[in-house]
Amino acid sequence: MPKAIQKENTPVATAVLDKKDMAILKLLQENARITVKEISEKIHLSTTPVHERIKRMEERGVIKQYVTLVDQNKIDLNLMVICYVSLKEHSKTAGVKFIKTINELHEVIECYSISGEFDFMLKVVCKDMNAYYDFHVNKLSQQENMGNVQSVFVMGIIKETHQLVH
Amino acid sequence: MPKAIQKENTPVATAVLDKKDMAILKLLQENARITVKEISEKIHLSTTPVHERIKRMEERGVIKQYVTLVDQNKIDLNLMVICYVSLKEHSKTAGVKFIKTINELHEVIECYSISGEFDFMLKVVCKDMNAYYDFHVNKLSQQENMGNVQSVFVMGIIKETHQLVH
DNA sequence: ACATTTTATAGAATAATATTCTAAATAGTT
DNA sequence: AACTATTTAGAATATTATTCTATAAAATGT
Repeated sequence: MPKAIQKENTPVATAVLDKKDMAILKLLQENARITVKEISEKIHLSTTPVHERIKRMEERGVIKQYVTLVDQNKIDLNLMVICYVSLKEHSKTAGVKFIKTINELHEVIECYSISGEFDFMLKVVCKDMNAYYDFHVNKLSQQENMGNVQSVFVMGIIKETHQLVH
Repeated sequence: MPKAIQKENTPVATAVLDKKDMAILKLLQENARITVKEISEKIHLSTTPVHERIKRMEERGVIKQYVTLVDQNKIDLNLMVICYVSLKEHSKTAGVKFIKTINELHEVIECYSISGEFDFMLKVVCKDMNAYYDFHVNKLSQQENMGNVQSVFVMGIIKETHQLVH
C-alpha cells in the first residue's frame, strides 16, 4: 500500500459541539439553503447565535462544504461502476502519481485506499457502457503502474444519503 | 437478485439543458449557497433568468437536493467500511424487507444493488471498530435473511466529490 | 461565596439578496 | 414578413443576512 495515500495536515481533532450545534447541523445537512431565520425558529434561538454558530462550525471545518446534488440520469450519466485497482509498485512516488491521475479523471467520483486484495476502490460515473470501456481502456489502464482492475456494476441505488448527524 | 430493488416511478428522461444551465449547475455543485447575483455576474446574465433557470431545474428534478457536508472526524466518526452482503433468499418480499432494514440503519450511508458474487454493497460510517462490531453483529446480521457478509476497511480517502457536471 | 472575565444571547438597525413584475428583445414557426 | 413562444433586462418589493449594542448567563480565579 502506498504510504503517502493518507491525506496529510488533516487535524483529526473532534470539535466540541453541543446539542444546539448538532440540531443546526442536522437541519443544514438535509437542506443547505435553509435560512438562519428558519433554523432559529425551529431550535428556539434568535438569529444571531444561530448565525454565529454556523460561522464557527465553518471556520473549524465541521461544515466542509455546501453542495448541490444533481440527478445523474437527468444529465445523461446512466452508469455507475465500482472499480477495484491494485498497483504493481507500491513506492511513495508511484502512489502519489496514481493519486494525481485519479484526481484528473472526472469520471472518478470517489476513491478510497482500502484493505484486502486490492489497493483502491473507485466509484465511477459515466454515460454508458461505451463510455466506461473508454475510461477503462484509454484512461485508467493507460496508467503505467496499473496492476489488476476489477469492475462491479451498480444495478440499483437503494440508499444514498449524507446524513451523518442524527 | 431481488426484483424490487430498483426504485420504481423514477423517470429516466434526460432533461434538456443548455450551456447556461450547465454553467449554473457547475457553480451550484461546488457551492450550494452561492447567490443568484454572483452566478448572474459569472455567466453574464441578469438575476431573473438565473433565478428562473434554477427554479426550473429544481422542479424538473435535475437539482435533487442542497446538502451540507459535515466532516466525519469532527463529529467523532472515524471509521468507514465497505460492506458486502448476500441474501439467502432472493424473493421480492425478502428484498423489500432488506431494503427497509437498510433505510433504518443510520450507519449505512449508501447501499447499491450490484453485479457479481454479492447482492449489495454498503458504505458504513461509524465511531470506531467497536461501533462497527456492534453494527455487524447486533444490527446487520440480526436480519433473518442474511447470507454472507464481507468487510473491506477504508484506510484513506483519496477523492470524494459530487461534481458530475463539467 | 464573591468578584471578574469570558462567552452566549436577544433585539434592533443596516446591508445584501431573493423574488416578483412589466416591458423589451430574441428566436423559432408558418 | 408576421405571429407566437420564450427569454431576458431592469426596476420595485419582500425577505433575509449580517452587524452592532446591551444584557444575561456561565466559567474562572481569589
